[in-house]
Amino acid sequence: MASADRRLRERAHVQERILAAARDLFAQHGYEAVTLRRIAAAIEYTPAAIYVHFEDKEDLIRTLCVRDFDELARTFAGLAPITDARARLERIAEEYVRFGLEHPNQYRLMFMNPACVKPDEETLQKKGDPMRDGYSFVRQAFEQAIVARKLEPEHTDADLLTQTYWAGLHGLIALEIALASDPWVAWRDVKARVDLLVRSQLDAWFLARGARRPARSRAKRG
Amino acid sequence: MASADRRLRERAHVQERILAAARDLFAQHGYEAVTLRRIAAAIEYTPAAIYVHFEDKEDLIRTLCVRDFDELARTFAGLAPITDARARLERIAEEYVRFGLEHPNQYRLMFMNPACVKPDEETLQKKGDPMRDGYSFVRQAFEQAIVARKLEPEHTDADLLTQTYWAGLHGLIALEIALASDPWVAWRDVKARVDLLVRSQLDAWFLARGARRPARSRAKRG
DNA sequence: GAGCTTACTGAACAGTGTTCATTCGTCAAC
DNA sequence: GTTGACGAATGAACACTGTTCAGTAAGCTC
Repeated sequence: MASADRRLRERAHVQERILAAARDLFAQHGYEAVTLRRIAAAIEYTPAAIYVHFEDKEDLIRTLCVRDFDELARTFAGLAPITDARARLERIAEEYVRFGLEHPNQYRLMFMNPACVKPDEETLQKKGDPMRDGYSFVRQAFEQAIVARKLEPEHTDADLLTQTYWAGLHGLIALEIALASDPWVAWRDVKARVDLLVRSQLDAWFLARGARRPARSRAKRG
Repeated sequence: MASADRRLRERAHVQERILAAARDLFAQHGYEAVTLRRIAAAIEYTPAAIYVHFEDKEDLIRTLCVRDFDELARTFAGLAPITDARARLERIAEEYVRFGLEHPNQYRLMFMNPACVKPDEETLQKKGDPMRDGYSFVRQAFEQAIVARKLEPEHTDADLLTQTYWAGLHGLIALEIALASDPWVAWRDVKARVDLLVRSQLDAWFLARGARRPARSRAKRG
């Protein structure tokens, strides 16, 4: 029984090595370009060995994606102490964009691929919990702003706001990932684009605080 | 020499049949899922025959993409008669979203794929001409709004505005294509999302015309 | 007719994800 | 200590992919 534990540990260890190699190669060359034989070679195994631990190639990204979603949710959860809804939403944007640009290939699999993740039981339990589900965290910020009457009165649907806010950020990242190197467009700095986008949306939704027109501050906390 | 013409016509005809079959299958099942053997079978040829007319599989989408970009540019060009910049930008959004949702697989190849198109000589000539280059058309609308002093004075960069406007729309479409069927999110109606996004951005950028706060009209031309 | 060009074929190539019978080492029970 | 079962890993295959290439056959020019 002690040995059974060890076996389990060893099995988990091999799985981790496979996942680590896969993550590394996927991040470097993209999912399609990476071959199972290459992953196997990286950890000095035979391709067939991977099938002892995973269902198929897609199972690898599925597992990796679940972890990435968790990481993103944890990053957001770290912003929970920010009490002001608008400030929190600004930081959410910042972190989300950072995540996307730092891990373009993971981002691709998470959000630019249809049905990357079919959630299992464990994952499903996280849904709706702001501290473990990124979408919920953003939604909660809008919800809070709504009940605190900080938004223009016509904005009452937290989901609609969340999805629209998300769409803008996603578009920015997705275009950057897919077309940043496209010489057709004279791309402006990503930071400038994020800044304009976030300010535009939040300015349009949040009540102008005092000023007839909100005095768009240039300053921004790092 | 008359026969040479006919041969050229016949060659073009075969190319068109290949492209038509490819477009059909790509649109139906997606690029990756469609096999050259399947395209060949659809027009009752051998796979190798395709290589007589096209360099490789990618050449097929490249050709199709160029045409799609042209179609999109023509669609935009049809909006040129709309003199009011803001109204034109609203219609641009509408047409762009329609295009993306009606042809998700083409959209995918055009905008969610890195370096789908390496423009040839002929394509490069269109760049910068609003009537033949979609990006330029949008940019021109913002440029016009700027010189007509219809925007808040801090917005002076037509490219930055174009790219941010585009990002929002792209994000909407891309999320819809990739995750519409994802049960994780309680998706709101696409129309509602587009409407909110477009109004938010344009309201934030355009000067409020008279009213202290713009009276966001619910009505919208179909 | 001879010679040339051209579209097209059939068969192969290397490489992909995946499967499966077989091997091998470890462990539990007798 | 031997036996039997189990599970991890292998090597060889499978069907399939995009792609190549020698060969064929038809149509053109001379």
